[in-house]
Amino acid sequence: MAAALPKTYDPAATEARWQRAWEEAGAFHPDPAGPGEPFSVVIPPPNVTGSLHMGHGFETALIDTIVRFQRLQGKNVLCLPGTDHASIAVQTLLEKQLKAQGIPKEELGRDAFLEKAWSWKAESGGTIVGQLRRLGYSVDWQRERFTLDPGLNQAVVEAFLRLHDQGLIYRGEYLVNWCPASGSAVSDLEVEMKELEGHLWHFRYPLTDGPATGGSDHLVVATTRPETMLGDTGVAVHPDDPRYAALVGRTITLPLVGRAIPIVADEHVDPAFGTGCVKVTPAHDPNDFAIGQRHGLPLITVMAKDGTMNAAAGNFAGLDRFEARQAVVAAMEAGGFLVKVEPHRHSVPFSDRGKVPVEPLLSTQWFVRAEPLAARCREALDGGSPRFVPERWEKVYRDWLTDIRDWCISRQLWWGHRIPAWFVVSETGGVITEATPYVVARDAGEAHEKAETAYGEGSRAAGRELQLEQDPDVLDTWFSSGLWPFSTLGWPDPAAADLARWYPTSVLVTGFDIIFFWVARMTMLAGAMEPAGAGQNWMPFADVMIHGLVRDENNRKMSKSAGNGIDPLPLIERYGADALRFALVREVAGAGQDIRLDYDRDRGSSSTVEAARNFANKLWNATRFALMNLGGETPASLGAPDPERLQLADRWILSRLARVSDETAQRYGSYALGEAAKGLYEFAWNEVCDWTIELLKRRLNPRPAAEGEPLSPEALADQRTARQVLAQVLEQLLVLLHPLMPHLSEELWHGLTGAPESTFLALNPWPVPEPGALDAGLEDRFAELIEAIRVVRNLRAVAGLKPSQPAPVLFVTGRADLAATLSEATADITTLTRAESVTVLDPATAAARPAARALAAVSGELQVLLPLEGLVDLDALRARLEKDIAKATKEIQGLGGRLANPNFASKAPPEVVAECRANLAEAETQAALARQRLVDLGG
RNA sequence: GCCCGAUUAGCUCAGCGGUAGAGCGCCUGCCUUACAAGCAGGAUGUCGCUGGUUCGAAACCGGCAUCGGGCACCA
Repeated sequence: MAAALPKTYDPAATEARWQRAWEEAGAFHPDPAGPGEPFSVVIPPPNVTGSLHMGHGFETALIDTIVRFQRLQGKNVLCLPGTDHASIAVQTLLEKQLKAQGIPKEELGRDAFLEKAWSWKAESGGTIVGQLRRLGYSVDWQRERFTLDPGLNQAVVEAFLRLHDQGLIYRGEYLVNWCPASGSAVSDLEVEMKELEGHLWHFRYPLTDGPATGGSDHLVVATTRPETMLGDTGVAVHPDDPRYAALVGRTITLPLVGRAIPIVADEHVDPAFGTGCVKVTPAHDPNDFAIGQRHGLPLITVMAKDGTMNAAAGNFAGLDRFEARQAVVAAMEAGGFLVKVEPHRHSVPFSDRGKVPVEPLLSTQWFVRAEPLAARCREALDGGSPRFVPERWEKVYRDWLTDIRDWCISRQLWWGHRIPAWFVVSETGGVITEATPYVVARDAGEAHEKAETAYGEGSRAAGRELQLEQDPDVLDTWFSSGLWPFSTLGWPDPAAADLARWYPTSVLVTGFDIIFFWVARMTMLAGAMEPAGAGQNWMPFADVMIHGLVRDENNRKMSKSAGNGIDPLPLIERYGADALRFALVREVAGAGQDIRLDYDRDRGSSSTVEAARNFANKLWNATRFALMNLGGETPASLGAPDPERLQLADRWILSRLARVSDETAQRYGSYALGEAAKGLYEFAWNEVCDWTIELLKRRLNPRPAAEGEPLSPEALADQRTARQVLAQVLEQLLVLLHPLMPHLSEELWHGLTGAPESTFLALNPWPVPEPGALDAGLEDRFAELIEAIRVVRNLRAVAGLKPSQPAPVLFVTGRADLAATLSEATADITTLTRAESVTVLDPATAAARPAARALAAVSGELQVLLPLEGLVDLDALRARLEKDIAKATKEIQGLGGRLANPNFASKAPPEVVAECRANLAEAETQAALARQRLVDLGG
């Protein structure tokens, strides 16, 4: 760093330079055999669906702050980056692109489609990695992973096999959430309920055998989905409902279809809702499916997988499901079966991705038996593992693991991990049906061996040649993401060094929106795989830090579909990555659910980030000041100051530094990152810049006693002490700030220390405070000095003195210790208040002097006087004293009231009572002194 | 329906049992050779409402209100 630094910090070049230097030096590429306690984080892999928004920037800032801190603590830190293939999201996106070009994906074919997907991945993945680099992420890029990498695919296959062998994966025909838009099954979690204004249609279903004795000849059922009536196979009533008791066991004749279907009694029916009769469509509704199971009702599917009606729908075949709804209603009305239509608000399941209503549809899929896996996780949680931060998210996680439903893991998509199951199609006439036997294997060769063993002989006996076909479907993306903490470390290779060294990981940092999708899936799969070996701790992370979601300027959740994502790059370009990181982390202190970033979309500006940029600039200038005042020396060449030579201000800032260093380490270590950032901001700006640097200026630039004379040995020694203190404080401050502002701190640290380019602050040890540096009593004394200086400055402002105009300052106090502090700091007071002279008197001596016409203020037991003959504005003076009196009076009232309460003295802790008494005495003294000043002035 | 949050200065948020805080914004004065992206000084709040616990409540407990989120859903 050159001596003549520019006045403002320009982050762009600096940040790029250090990112390159770190990476080229392999600074964040740890050796599993390296020293230090292991600390590891796998980053939540962003989807390769385009680019990152501010939410990712936020998460990155959090994770990087944590891992950089741990590195400074001397740990052997691995932070592993990567991206996720996001099966359904990417496929949807690509299909949309193809559709725009008028190419159906079937025409393109699976292989060509996958080729396109891979090139998309290269592009999007590249963009994302570029963005992460630009933030200064201290991850190990040499260990970057993608969920479809061969190694990770091997993990997926292995996991599938093991789960299948344990009976935890099964295949079968069930009602699943079918997304007609993507043409695939989706899991329960990918379904979002939306409240919609719909209708409740009441249909008359005639009894097949005419009216019961004295009863009606029909039942009335109500439905929100008329088109499904074509698949009705029953009508249900509550078993205790007297209105229909006589009808149970009889049948009705389904209008439009003509099928006779039974009336069954089922507890599920709420007799108070509607007519108390429910049409039962087991193939198109989960509740009806359950009723159907209980009563042995047949399943009739009337809809095809693209959401149109199928042949079973008779005349309605070929119609889209929503067209069919209109048509069925019209037909029912025409047939006199429509009783009435009511407006009805109800929840409709929508597909997260497809943005269309999902269709409960009967289909053959693969499932993971979730309960045994969840049980293991609940048990671990009972033992406190993992530990959630903030704690309350633990309940959310636990609730989901309780009453969990099986997980549908097959997707009718192309982009993803192919299901490692081979159907022995020769057993079922060359086609795959629900009944086709299959083998699960690591590859085609193993599949053939297994099939040969199981079916070879039988086949040949039947004169058939064994014929295998791999399941065309892929696995739910979250199945591979669920293995991420160990698949990335080399599992299932038992000899993987990274796995041995860094599994389980230390902390997972993620948003509350994917606790179920991801966190729970990882713990469940890890519990089944035991990646560290049987009997070893399998829980994939010790801690789970859950953060809030970044909202846009209108307080809405950012999402791709809403198009309201804030791109971090323009903000980084404008303010610097460090400023953005600092701003984001500083906002998170409360760990609330929302992170609001104030952002002016039109101007591309943010006052929050701007404030952080200003802070960066402040640090830049503080270091600039140091470089101009250290006489060409470095912290190392200067060495530690001689304790004998330390002045009050020196001992104060060194004590504060030691305290802040401890506090900050404690905060970083417990994920209180926002508090760490706020604490450092205040310490650096207020205590280091506003007070320490201002106080050191005089000593750093000593004036000779007379013009032209050399500096005294005393002045030179003091100058050295001042340099030592400044250098030490600044160097350590940069270390403390490094996790939050890595580039700036690295740059300034090199400037300050002159360290070679190949040495990094990023790999430096956390500062160990000088023993005995902490001194609480001294900090209190110094706080009084600061207050005294403030009072003087305020008085000068009230008097309307020009800042450059010197004026005499007189302190009067009866407290010997305070008088001593003020006397010791006379030179400092002179500098900071432009004092012409500083005099400290005790009240007796002061009383003996002729009453000066002076501006006066009273703070505690300290009177501050500015004798300003001829200049004094008496009104301003009186006003100031009145203000002091009012303040003291208010305090006397409050404290007096408390002390007057006998219960307070008897029940409150003695130290609180004592403090209260002392404060009261002080306030009374203050009020008395101020009144006396008024009298002295003839007021 | 069940479960979580949130409600503090104009704005964004800390504080979680001992006399209300920060940043931004606002007002006054300063280009004081580190920094005008700055310096010094200043103003600003019945801490959502309401009961209770306590010597003492912004903080702890109960109720209410408003906003937000999650889970489950009755056709």
